[in-house]
Amino acid sequence: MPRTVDHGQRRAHICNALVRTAARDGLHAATMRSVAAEAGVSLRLVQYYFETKAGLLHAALLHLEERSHRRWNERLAALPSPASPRARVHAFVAEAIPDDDDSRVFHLLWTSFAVLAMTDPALAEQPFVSGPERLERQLTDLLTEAHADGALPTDQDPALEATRLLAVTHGLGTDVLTGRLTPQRALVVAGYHVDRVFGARSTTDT
Amino acid sequence: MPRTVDHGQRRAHICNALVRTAARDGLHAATMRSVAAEAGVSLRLVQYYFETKAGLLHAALLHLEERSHRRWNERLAALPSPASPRARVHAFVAEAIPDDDDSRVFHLLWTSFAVLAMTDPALAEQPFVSGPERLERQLTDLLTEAHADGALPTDQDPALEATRLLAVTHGLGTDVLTGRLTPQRALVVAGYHVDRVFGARSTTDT
DNA sequence: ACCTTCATGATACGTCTGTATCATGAAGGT
DNA sequence: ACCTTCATGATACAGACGTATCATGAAGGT
Repeated sequence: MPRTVDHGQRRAHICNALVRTAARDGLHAATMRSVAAEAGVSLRLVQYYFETKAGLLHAALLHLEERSHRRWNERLAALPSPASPRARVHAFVAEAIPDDDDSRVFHLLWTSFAVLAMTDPALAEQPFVSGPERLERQLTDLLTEAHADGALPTDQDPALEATRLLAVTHGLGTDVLTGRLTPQRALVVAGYHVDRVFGARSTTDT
Repeated sequence: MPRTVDHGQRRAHICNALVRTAARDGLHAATMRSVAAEAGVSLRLVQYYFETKAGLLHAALLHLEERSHRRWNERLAALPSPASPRARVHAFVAEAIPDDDDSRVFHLLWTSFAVLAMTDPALAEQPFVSGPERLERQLTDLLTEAHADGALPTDQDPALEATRLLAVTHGLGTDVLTGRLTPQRALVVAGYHVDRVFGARSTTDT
């Protein structure tokens, strides 16, 4: 066999180029050629590794989801070892608010894809349901655990609270990205929300 | 002077065509030609009434915002005459959830524009700040009023609550449009949220 | 040494887009 | 009656886009 390069690595490199381009100029500006230029490769190579543009977008979406998943787990791991459910929930909302460049890019891209998926059912139906749903399940488990610990008032419904948490953080993220809210303000609101879900304040924040 | 048609009416007609097209196939599919076809006019006319495509988008955005504003006021007026603050807040969230075709279109378009505005600061900066901000002010006033009435627990901050309401409804709307939530489920979560903001249940829903 | 297969470059094609240009009805002021 | 101005149609143009085609290095199996 002739020389063989690491396709996975190459694909990741191009996906990152897509992400950078789209973060700068919007997903609509992420063309085959602009992505190739950003990645420093020829147009042909983008075609080679992802047959079609749909394939490229699909791969980029998966790439994005995996990246966010890793980020969220790293953030959890960085917490002081026996972290309370409340602290972990707070870590979640803090991670979800676009305050640094990376999370800003993630939120922008994810929302861009979500908007596309609203009218194009063929576009990667999977990540838009399974991705957030896994998060939602994690949160539900977390809140159920908090129930058992007595950290969460018993009249709060874990499943509803998880959905609500996802909704409020996503909404705040969009407000930040459209410039309606500063990241700081969004964090305040998110913290306020966590305070309302759990009872009175008692924990440190991260 | 020669024959003169009602420009405003004509522009509204074309804007509606844009909205229909974009609602069906996504905002990226709303080209000058497709909008002209949908409106049943020639390409030239779209150019004539809106010099450029940016002009068309700008006008459509304003058109959209005005339409939503009217809808929201009609919904308020339809409430039994001395509506409690809680009922009015509930009416707001019910209106914001995309459960019928019209609100679905509105949410989709608004989010599409919002995504564009995230990377294109020139795109109608106004409506994305002033529009929601007016809503937020209305909600804040409503909640402050509820404070005075004793309908809202005194430890709830009206401004924070208003921001949170906007965020949660917008987040839920996106979840509905991506198919992650049914409108019914989103309404349940929204009602749950209103229940948590105000104290125990006591009012009818609309 | 050669041949097969992988990897990459250069370039061409057809389509769609936004915008510009030229032309021409239609109607009121004078 | 005529001329000016509004309104609209037909069409052309240059560029960008996704995709396809052809060609050619590069390297390991035999």
